[in-house]
Amino acid sequence: MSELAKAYEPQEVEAHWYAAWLEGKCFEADPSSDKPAYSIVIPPPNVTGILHLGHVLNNTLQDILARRARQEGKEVLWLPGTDHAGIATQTKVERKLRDEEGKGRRDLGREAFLEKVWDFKEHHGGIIIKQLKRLGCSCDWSRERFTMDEGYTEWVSHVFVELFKEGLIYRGKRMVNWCPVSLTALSDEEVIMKPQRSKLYTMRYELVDAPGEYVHISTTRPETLMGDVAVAVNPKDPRYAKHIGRKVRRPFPAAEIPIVADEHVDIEFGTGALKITPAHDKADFEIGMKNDLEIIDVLHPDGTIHCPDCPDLDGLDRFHARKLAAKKLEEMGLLVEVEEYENNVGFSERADVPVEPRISMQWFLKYPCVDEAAKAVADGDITFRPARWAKTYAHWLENIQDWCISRQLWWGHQIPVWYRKDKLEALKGAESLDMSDFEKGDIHVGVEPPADEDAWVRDEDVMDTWFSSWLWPFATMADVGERTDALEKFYPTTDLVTGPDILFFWVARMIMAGFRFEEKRPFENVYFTALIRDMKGRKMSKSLGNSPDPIDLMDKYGADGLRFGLMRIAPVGTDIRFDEAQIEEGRNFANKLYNACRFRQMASGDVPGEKAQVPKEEALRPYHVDIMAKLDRLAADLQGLYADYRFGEISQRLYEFLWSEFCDKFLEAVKGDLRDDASAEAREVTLAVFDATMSRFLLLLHPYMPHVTEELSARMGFVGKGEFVMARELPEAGLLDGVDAGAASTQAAAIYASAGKLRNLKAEYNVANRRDVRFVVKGAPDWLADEKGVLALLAGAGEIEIDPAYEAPKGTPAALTDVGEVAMPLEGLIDVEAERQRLGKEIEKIRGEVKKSEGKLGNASFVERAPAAVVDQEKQRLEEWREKLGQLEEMVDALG
RNA sequence: GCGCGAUUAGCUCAGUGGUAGAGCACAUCGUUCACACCGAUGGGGUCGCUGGUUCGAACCCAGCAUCGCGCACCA
Repeated sequence: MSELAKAYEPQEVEAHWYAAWLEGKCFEADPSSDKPAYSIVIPPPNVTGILHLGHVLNNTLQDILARRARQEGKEVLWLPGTDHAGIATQTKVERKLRDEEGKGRRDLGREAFLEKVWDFKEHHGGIIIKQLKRLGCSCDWSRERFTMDEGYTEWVSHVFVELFKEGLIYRGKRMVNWCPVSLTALSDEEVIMKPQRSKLYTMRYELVDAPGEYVHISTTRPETLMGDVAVAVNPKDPRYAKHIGRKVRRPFPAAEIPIVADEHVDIEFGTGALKITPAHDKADFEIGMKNDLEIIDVLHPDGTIHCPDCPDLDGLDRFHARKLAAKKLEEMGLLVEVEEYENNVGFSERADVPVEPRISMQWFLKYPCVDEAAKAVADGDITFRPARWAKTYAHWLENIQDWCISRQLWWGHQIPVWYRKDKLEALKGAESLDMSDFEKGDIHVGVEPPADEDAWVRDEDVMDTWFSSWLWPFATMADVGERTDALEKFYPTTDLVTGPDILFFWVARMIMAGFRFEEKRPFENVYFTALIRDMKGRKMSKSLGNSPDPIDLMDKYGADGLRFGLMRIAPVGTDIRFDEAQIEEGRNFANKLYNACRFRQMASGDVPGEKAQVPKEEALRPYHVDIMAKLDRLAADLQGLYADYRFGEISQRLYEFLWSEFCDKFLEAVKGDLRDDASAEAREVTLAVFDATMSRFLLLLHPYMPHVTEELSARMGFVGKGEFVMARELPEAGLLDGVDAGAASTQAAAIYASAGKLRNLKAEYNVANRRDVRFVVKGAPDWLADEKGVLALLAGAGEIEIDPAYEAPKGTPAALTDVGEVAMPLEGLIDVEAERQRLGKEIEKIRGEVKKSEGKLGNASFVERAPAAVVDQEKQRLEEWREKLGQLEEMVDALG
């Protein structure tokens, strides 16, 4: 610690140490190590994404776990990487292409477009990784993976083929969620229900056999009525019993459609009659199947109307068509009523537009190992924290639906399926191929293309991004069929840190894949992070602009400050309300730490070196023993807190130790030992205690604030040149093992508490800033004689006098402290009346306590039924209050 | 509709049966002092509401309210 800036400047220090750690290969995991393994796989961020606060929270937690595990003597692998993020990335590149070249992806063709995406990935792919490094993440970058690496891609194909052979993957025409903007199918998980203000239209269809008679039908989607093939009523509905089997007129295009009966129809809702549009509603589709109804698709994939028979609607956007269809109905006298109505509409997660239920040919997966996956969490083989997520998980698994894994995109893992060209031509497209064609040998499913590849055409679709992510814990460690050392050593992984929002998308699926392909759970513990909200409780989002850029925060407060600040506000299990002031606290904490070390350095002038030993017990003063005892307790408590993943509490304890205990109490108490006029011996002992305590505290703090702890450890000489604090293991022994700290700690506590009382007394008499105040102590314990200098220092007094026979002048202010009754004789400042009032207030307060306590002990039920220890404690408490009361009353008498 | 959380000082949060806490913010005072990214002192809470259990409830139970989340859904 040579040149001493007054304030800690994190920027350069952080960059320096990160580079040094990389240089020293501190993050690299050694699979051949004898140490027990600890591993985490990173939730791979979107390769072209940029860091947001959620990432910061998530990765700070992982870094803390990884660094702590290293300190605990584990061989740590924190495996990093990125995700190709199919829709998100493709959408970005398409937008760029449109903006810059005015072209769509089809104008370029598949190959040229994919080249563009790879190009984009090369340019933007490194950003988030750089940002994670800035944060201090101790990932093993030599093992960084990308979900579209060659080996990883092989895994995805291999898994597809395996599951296909097992009969779990099938191709079929089903009703899927269709995104009209991204032009692809989506899984159920990618659809978000949102309440919408819409209109409920009630219209009437005329009965064919009874002109002038109508059936009233309610709908929110009049634009699909061209696809109506029936009207359904509940068979139990007496109003419509006579209608079943008759026909009504569909207004446009004109057609006669039957009235069918179906239990699904809710008698209570609307008019009790439901229009059936099998092509555009899941429930309608099922009713259509049951009643063998025609399917009329009246929408193009992009959400525009496809209905050549209605030229005025054909080609219109679905929302415009809705209004126009209603208008047409009105003109035809068929619109009965329009009401305001709130309903839930499914939105595409990515494109944020209403999804369209649509029938199309897709690939589906019947999930493997569902029971095993459910059991693993139910039995505690995999632990969820907070535990309540286990219920959500179980519920999802119980109601699990087949997973639509095909996406009509280009960026991703192409489905490893080939169709015979001639067959395809005969059928005019793959849409008509079904599973029976596989039996006939017209479909090839394999990791490798068929031998006579030219005679085949590959399926154009790619797989859902999550179909690669679910293999992440093992596919990152070994290629298909390989048994690498890393896989043997580090799989199953230890902890997974992720957000509860991807419980279904990712966590649940990884568990199933882990059991299916590695026969083992993929991880032991899942820690679900909180969701970060803004001060108003709103979710952080780009569109709201309420999401601070973590890089800006690191520029302002340092990576350590950001990490620590965020950890301090991270509660267990609930959302975080983000407040920048908290991050500022993190920076202030780093500065406080820095200045504590700077003080030691200025006071001593020398470099302590790492051999700093705890001095012999005889040489220690109460403050020395006390601070080391507190450090030992902190170290022990942290162990339990880490075991329970109480990250917020750990940061609180670290903060409190350094600030309140070390700086405010210990350092202030021993300042006298470091002054020029202090004895060499006192100075030496105090410096040794400082070093022993601080060097170990830095070790404990390191996982939370890796950079500043590394910097200070080096500057103070706590680690040798070329060594790293991050590579150092936590010592098993405490600083004070074998020393009974009880008496010393009690004395120190008495001094600290008494000093507070005396400062308080000074403040009450407006002499807080006078340093020449004299205090006289009556009834002092013997040991006080040795420590009165410290008491004077802490209380800001000129002198502390011990005088058992002291008779204070009448009206002298005095306080009752843990070291006896202390008077503050101050000529000219004594106001007898004010002092009497002050003491009177205190007496009132204590009388209240006595009364309360007496009442409690007078309660027979309490004495009989409460545990003896509690009753004894209460008796003792009452005793103490009474004693204090007596002393205070004497003090009032002494006022005269 | 079903389920899950949350509700404690102005703010962010601890506190799971035995005297209501911390940090910030606020007020007053203070820089020859390691740190004003600081120090000292102080004010501030019927622990969302109503019942119940208990000698004793912020804590356990029931109901309600408000906010948030998840699942399902009636067009």
